[in-house]
Amino acid sequence: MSKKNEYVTEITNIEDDFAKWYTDIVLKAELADYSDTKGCIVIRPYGYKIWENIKNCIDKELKIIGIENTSFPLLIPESLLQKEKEHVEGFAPEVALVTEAGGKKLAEKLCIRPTSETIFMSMYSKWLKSWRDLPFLYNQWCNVLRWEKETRPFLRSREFLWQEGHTIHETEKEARELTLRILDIYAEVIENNLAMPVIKGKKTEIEKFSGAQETYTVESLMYDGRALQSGTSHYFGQNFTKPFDVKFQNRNSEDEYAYQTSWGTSTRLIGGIIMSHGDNRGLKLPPKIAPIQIIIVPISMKSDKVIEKCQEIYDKLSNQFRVKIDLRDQYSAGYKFNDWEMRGVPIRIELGLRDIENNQLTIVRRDTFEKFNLKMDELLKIGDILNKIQDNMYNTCLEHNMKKTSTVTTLNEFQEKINKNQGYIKAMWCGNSECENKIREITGAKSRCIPFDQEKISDICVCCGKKAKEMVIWGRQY
RNA sequence: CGAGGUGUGGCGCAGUUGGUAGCGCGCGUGGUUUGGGACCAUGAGGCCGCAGGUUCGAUCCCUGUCACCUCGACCA
Repeated sequence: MSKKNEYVTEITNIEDDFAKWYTDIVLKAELADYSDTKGCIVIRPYGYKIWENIKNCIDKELKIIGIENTSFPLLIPESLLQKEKEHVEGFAPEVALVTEAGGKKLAEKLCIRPTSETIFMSMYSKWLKSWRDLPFLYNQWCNVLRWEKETRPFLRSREFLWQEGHTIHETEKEARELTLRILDIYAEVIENNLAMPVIKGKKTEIEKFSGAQETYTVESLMYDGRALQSGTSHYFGQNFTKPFDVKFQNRNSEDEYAYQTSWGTSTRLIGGIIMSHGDNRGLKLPPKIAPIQIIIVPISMKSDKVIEKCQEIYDKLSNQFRVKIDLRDQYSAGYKFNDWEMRGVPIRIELGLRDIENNQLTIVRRDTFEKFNLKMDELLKIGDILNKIQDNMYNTCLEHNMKKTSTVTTLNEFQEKINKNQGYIKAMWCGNSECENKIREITGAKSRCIPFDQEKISDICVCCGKKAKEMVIWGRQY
């Protein structure tokens, strides 16, 4: 028995080597695999279903506020990308260019989109005439390419899937409101569906998106204490609409440049789920986005009675839940228990002759490993259990985040906490970029955001000691 | 791109002081099993990351290169 426990999991221990643990899960749970193209992963069906579920949650919310989906080209003429100065400078190092096609050199090189602000603005300038046309509220679900040097599945790959929304508005006020409305949607979806607590806030000058006036972010904290930027929403003002000539005749019959926003979330969220919830048994998926919410494991594949009963339960559950019966006959029940736990399925139903005799099911929760019986006629209570798991996962994560959050007033304290992987560091800041850079140099931590929920920790900047402007959350990041 | 590490069946590893390879897991087949990773029998699968060089002969030595991992710098 004790011998078996030694290889109860083939996954690296989460405390020993978090990075290895992470890739073990990605590969063994069959979420993704490395491809022949460096930095580009294959998202396997199980992983892709998670993405589809996330996508559905976000897409539904976007549609409620009137966002429409569209599809823009993968290739962007180089000249277009260069129209906004800060934007080019930010993205140039990681843009891939198509220089040749059909056996001939191209007259103008084509960029493979790293993001699509430029081509959206170019089209918007064509389509926009009057204030009556506004707003344009478009989004696309697509892939983008950024030539990263270091890559990790889901967290940083060269090609990744995301949604990018691009809107233009008649007034600054309306655009600013939309920027924040989107941030709220991201926060709600990530908290309610992915069970990951987030901190909403604004990026500092240094951290904001190339070309934006303001960048807002939802930050989440991973199990190992590193932060993950889980979604961003940008307000551009007229930074792009001027160079791209996106103008309209306003209500006073004057020419005016439109006010722009853009915002995105990516498959990086899958990495976030893994690193927020996973444990030594493997992946742990929040019920709301789990591809399989309930796995039915028949005990004794030889008994027709058992198989029939499993099928009966499946039929009762499958119109309300995502259910699967594991009918593989080459594996023992014990193997299947471990296998589905590793794959993160929230609820397991075990069903054997013993259960049939007692007219009951055996239920096991992935989050707590709690094992209990449910009478056959209470079957639909399983919905409540899924909800409990969802809530428990969120609360567990929130508790962990609080444990991993420190408040500091000196750089020494700051550095000490960072060295211990202490997650979020709250500290006062004077608002000066020099201090921000200095903090990064000394501690290795970057500013995550200036949170909307401010706390006054002290009167002075943690770095320079001058008057503090606001509280900033700092941390190491993915 | 800086520092370090690793490349040998699908995975994890041995190994050959230079004579073209072995183990465990997994996989196929047949059978017995199935309430926490079952067992027996039998079988398939590798130009030893790639390219040069040295050598009668290279998986092993030399040079280069590529990929992957970790830590930094950069980004979603």
